Amino acid sequence: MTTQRKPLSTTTRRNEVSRRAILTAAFELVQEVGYARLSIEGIAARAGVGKQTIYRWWPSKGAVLFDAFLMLSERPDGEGSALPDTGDLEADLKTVLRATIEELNDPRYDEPMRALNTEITHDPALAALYAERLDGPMRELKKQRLRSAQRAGQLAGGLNLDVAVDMLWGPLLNRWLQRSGALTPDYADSIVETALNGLRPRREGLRSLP
Amino acid sequence: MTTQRKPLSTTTRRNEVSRRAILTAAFELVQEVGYARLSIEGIAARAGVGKQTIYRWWPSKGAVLFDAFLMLSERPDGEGSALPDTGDLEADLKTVLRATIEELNDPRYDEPMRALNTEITHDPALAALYAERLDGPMRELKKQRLRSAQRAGQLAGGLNLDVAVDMLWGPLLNRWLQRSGALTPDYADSIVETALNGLRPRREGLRSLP
Amino acid sequence: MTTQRKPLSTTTRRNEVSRRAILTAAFELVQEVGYARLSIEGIAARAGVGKQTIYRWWPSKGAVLFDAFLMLSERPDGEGSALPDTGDLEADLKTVLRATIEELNDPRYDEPMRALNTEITHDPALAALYAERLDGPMRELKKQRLRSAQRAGQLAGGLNLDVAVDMLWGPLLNRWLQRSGALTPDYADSIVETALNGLRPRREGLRSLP
Amino acid sequence: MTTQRKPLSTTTRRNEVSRRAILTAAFELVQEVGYARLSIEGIAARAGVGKQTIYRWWPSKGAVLFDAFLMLSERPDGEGSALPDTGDLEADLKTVLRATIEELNDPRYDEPMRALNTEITHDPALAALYAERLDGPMRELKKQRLRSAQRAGQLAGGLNLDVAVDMLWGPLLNRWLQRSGALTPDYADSIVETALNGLRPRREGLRSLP
DNA sequence: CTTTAAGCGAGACGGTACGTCCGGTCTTCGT
DNA sequence: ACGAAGACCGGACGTACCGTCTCGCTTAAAG
Repeated sequence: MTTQRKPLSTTTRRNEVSRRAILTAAFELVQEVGYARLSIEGIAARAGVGKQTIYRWWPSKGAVLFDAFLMLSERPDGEGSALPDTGDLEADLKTVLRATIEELNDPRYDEPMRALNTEITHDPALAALYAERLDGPMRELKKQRLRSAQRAGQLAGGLNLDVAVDMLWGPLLNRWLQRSGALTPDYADSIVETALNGLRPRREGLRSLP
Repeated sequence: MTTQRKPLSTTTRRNEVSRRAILTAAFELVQEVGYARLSIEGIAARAGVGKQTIYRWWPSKGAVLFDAFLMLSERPDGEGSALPDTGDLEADLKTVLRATIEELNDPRYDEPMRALNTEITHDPALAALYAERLDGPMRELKKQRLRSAQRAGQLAGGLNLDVAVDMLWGPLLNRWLQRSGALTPDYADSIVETALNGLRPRREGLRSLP
Repeated sequence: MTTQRKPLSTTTRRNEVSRRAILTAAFELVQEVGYARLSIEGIAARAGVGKQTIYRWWPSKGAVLFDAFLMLSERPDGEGSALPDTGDLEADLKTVLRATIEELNDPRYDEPMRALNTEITHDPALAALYAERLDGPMRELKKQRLRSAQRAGQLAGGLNLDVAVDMLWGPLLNRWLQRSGALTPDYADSIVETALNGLRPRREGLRSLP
Repeated sequence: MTTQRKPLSTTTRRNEVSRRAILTAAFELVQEVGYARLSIEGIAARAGVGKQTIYRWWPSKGAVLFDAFLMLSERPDGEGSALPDTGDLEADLKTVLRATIEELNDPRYDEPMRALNTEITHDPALAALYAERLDGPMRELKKQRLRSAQRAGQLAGGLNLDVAVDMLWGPLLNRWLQRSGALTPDYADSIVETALNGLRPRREGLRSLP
């Protein structure tokens, strides 16, 4: 896998054009034909590349897919733009979760992301890489926003932020993966509200106390 | 798929022995060799059955897997035993989530369940069946427990119970599928506590008000 | 290899159409593209057959080629027609050797026969089969003609007929395989004459003695 | 091919060490793994040489093999030592043919020679080169011995010596290539005797005539 | 005595074919 | 009539080599 590509030892004569062609082909193919019909041969053919060039640099179909996502996620120069922070945590979270839903519902990303999830679920090594390179950075942004809210006293002090992130995005992703219900903006709102307030009853009247 | 097996029209000359052998073989195979190496041929060979017998009765590998789970879930006579209801919602939920975690961590179920999830995520028809026959009944039990708590005033009145269930099990399943962290009993506890109380700070002192 | 095809055990459900298509395709292909470019994939494609069907029934490319020759050689119903026997041994042998030369020079047979020879030279098992099924019967016919001549007193009494056959056909085949010279009818004649008379001088005058 | 190596134009900066390493590797490899598994990559690897160095100087695998034989055959300083000439043609020929048989039966030469023959049979250009550089000189030696016998009246006057050589070595080589029988010293003797005397009966008694 | 250009080891590259596995379909036989 | 057995066409697997193509390095020649 192209994990340590940056240093690129002087003796590594890797063809960058082929690399990008392969990743692009993989991403496009999986979105066109679906995960089940995604084949290394197909990727090689579409990329105009020999199969060996894929096997030389990636250990599995999932690794190719992973790098394809990595390439996409690295598009922006400044890399990670922070999550919106208007001071209104609830509104900000709803914005972000609605955006997540939109992406999951986008036919351009739906199949590829399901494919990546499938590979991750069956390959711990890939999962570790995913945690480090893709999920990790994103999760850090989310935790930053939550930390900011915590400082503003909008979140419980002892809160485990990883659990908090799971509470917000877990339900969404699970509903998407298991197709256990429609992913609507309303659902995003419900998740945010319920997560913030908790399942227990809150004494609403007390909120306005001095 | 064996969806309408109950009526068993008189003309259905289906061999029940073969059926069970196939489902058992499928379940055992996937747990032994993993999802990627699970093949219809392998199932047929292990079940001592012709391939055609599988193709005759199931439309896909996922459908076989699904029926295998269905068979397992129907073992108990009384079918659906309700969730524990000691009156202490938090404790009951922790018990149940810890049990869920134990099952997901059980090597006998881990691979098969990942396989089923993979099939569901890539096959809407299977997902619908899953929602109806496997997830649905289980979700109903969960909601019953929550309704009971709601009646006891332990849950917010306007609560959408489906969202509540998602809030409790979603994070767990997502962490399991994406392998984004260890599934420990502590994690289950955290989820339950955070879900019940919400992410916002609670004025603890007020709880003791009349 | 299809060595014991005749009995065709009742459980062998071999597709005769595919078999003939494969053998025909192999023969035609080798004569069109040559031995070096002859591939199992090519044969399968031209025969409209899955590769596995070839690998199921033949252990090697050479074996397919061998069976292709076998099929061709079995065309005639009565199988083995004897060699011409006009009573004039020298004339008969020249006729037969000239025919052999014509066949070797025929572009339809040249490449295929070279290919078969190559396979035989590198595969003793195939060579044994060749000796038994193709070369053997032909050699028997040749020896029959020589035996007839021997009875007529036209050949030396203690002659080893296998050596005699080698003396007649060996030079020809060797010149053809090694391309060490043109295969002309005159060459056939020279071989026959020299083989019959020997390299030593004959006292011509003594021939007319009583 | 290294046909005109001797003049070695002043601009040819060819590495003689690599050249010998390649030829040696080729010869050893073919005798170890056989013709079918002989690959340019394998030769390059064993010779510790880049593939390009082979492709730069030889047009084909067969050409490398040919040069390997050429290198071996050039070992002796004086190049071509004549065939034995004791005056007894029959004995001399038996000696030489027995030596030929021994070489063909030698496992060190068997596979390589079969390989070379295979390349020759499928490549006319190589065959021409073979005729000129390897077979030619050897054949000339054989013909010299026969000419000497002819002068001594031991061979027929009008004899075509090329045919004579073919009559003696053709049967041998053909039996070897087609594996149609064991190559024993007795077989060599039979060939020599039969070739010299011819297949026809000889009036033995007349030999002692004045 | 530097330049400079070739030969060289190395090995990536686009390809072709290998021999195997499996997917789905179809056919034959035995129960 | 069903089911086991398995042949069949086809597609993909992961590997081995093909012949071409850079890359730096070494080395001999021409300036």
